[in-house]
Amino acid sequence: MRLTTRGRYAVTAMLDLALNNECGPISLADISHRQEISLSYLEQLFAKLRQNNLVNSVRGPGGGYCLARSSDAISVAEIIDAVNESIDATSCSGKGNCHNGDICLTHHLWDDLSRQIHRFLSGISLDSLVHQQEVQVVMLRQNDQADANSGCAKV
Amino acid sequence: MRLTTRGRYAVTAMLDLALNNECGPISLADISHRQEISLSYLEQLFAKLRQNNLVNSVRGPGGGYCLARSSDAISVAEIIDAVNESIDATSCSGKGNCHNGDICLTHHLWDDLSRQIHRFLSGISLDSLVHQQEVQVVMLRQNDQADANSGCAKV
DNA sequence: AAATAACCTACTAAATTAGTATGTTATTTA
DNA sequence: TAAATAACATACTAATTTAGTAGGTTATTT
Repeated sequence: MRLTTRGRYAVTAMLDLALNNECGPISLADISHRQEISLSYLEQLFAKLRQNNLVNSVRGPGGGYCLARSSDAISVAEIIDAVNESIDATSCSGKGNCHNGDICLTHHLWDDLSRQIHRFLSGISLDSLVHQQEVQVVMLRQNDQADANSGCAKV
Repeated sequence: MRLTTRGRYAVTAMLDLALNNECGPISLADISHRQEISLSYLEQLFAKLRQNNLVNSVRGPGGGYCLARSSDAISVAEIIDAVNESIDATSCSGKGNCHNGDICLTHHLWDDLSRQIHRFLSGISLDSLVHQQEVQVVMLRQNDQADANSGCAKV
């Protein structure tokens, strides 16, 4: 089971995109600045997000990334799946060959857990995060701190 | 968030103990043999399980480990907590200082997820695993394969 | 033409996990 | 009482994964 900085960075960056969705393409440099994630690392993550049709890109000056769909049609589970291989908790990646080609004693437990986590994260859209009060508060603070504000009227 | 072989090994080993609970102390050598987990690695895990009062030990020949409580009073969550530091999914270990001393955009999301996972695993006792049909089937197969059967009448 | 920002690939560093090796100590059994 | 057993302890190595760096190329706008 993998749920590390990588998945968290991806969700954070996508949420940043969602929050600034009205402002046209958002450059990774902006996200890097606001969320304090290394630019090069973001580029690697966005390569995967793009391959999985979660974002569209615009090259050249003024370019950047936009959400490929509306924020209520993108779940947290999809984002994590895109950058992490999976959120599967079994040792056999669900194959069921964890003990000498058969399932191990605890295979079903981890399988159930994986499903549970996936269901939870699938039920949470970027849009629902955007409308959480805590997220709003954090975003306002971040915008205050970042002088390099694009001037786009925030929601 | 950590949920790796380590936690899985610990739960598997504890389940093995629960399944053989009637047979007196179970040696780590037996568990190592049945579950194909390195003996030395098991010793490290059981040191933690013992510190967390999940098992009692008996030294010397015929010794081994027993569950410290009845199997319906030991949850999977407790076992994982004992060997992994935690199953917390936040980057700040729940401290809430993930972004410049304040919470990050997605803090609450990971916090909720952690709680969700913990609730799920807390609700599953060793005893409930013992009585799952799949577990019974796997155990029977393992006992067939292992000639080094202690001769204890299995449940 | 210059600047910008996506796009691409290979590499390094850090952290963590998994596993090994080598003992010591307590307890039972012959 | 000696030998065998199995817990207990610690230090080390190997493997894997994550996180981050470096150094480019390509497309597009100004």
